[in-house]
Amino acid sequence: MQVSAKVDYGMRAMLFLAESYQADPAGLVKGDSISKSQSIPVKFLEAILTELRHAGFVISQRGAVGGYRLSRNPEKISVADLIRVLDGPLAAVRGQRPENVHYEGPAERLQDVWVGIRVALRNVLEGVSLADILAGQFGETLSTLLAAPDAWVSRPGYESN
Amino acid sequence: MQVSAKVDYGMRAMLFLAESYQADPAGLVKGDSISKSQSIPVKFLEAILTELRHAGFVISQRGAVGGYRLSRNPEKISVADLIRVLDGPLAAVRGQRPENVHYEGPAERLQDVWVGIRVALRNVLEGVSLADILAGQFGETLSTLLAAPDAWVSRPGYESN
DNA sequence: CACTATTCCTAGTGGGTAAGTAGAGAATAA
DNA sequence: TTATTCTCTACTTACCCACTAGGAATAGTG
Repeated sequence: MQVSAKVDYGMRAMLFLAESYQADPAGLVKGDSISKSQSIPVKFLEAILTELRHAGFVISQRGAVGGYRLSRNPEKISVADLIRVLDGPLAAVRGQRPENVHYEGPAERLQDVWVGIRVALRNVLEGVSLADILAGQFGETLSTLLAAPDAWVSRPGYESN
Repeated sequence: MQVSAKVDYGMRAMLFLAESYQADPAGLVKGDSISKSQSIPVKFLEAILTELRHAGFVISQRGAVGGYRLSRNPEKISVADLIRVLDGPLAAVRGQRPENVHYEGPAERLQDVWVGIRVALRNVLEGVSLADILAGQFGETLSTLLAAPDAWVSRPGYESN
């Protein structure tokens, strides 16, 4: 259950573009400027933005006044969208989708657990847009989760490795 | 958001042991028998069971009548417990815990999203025990998630890579 | 005791992939 | 024409997952 560097960088780059979009939807932002302000390796960032462009979330322009911008309103781009583009399915078991795994004997219903975590992730990630993150205002699902008393505390005791 | 082979195998092995525990709590199960019935590579399984023993979830005995068994009732072992032992924290961002990452500028509140998915995962995985999976009877949290109309269907459209 | 069956420990190996790099090429505008 | 920026292909590096090998330790059996 790791968020990869690619997704982390991608999210931050998109948030940077989203902020610029809200100031001027047509304005272009240079890769170099994203890279510097968010401390992301330039060439790696370029690769990520190209993937996001292929997926239709980003528009780019080359040349002296070139740069990148969002293809649509930040409200219309969810975290789930971006993770799926950059990392594939939200939840997978040994490379397979949860509904495709099959277990024998006592493990038969284990599949339900994997399907459950997929739904749980969807509920959170499909409901949060770039605009939500910029504003720091989240919908009910995420707000409720963040209100958990120990949301910001790690579980103790198992770092004994 | 991948469930690793290690966790998948580990869960299945533990479910096998749990079933045996419910028949006879003191009965020992041989690694070979788990390996064969669940199609898990023997030596890999041994390594996994050793980790689980170090964490206190499994008890083993060597020798001719040796084998493995659970150290406690299957109701007292959650999926979250096992994932933490075998794979580390439920949610991590580039190897760091969600509460430890820090973002600048427009990405500042991105941290909330990662914390949110950690809570979401906890809510599901800490509430499901080995006994629950054997019985196929889950608590309210997971049951609600599984009742989602499209729980068993993958999201279309983004396999265009 | 010998013998067998099992887990335990140390130490690998191979392949894949994540993360990042390099550099030439193509578009754009002044 | 030239400077600037993105685009594409290829490459590298290093790590880690999944899995394997082989012997040592342990426990029961006759």
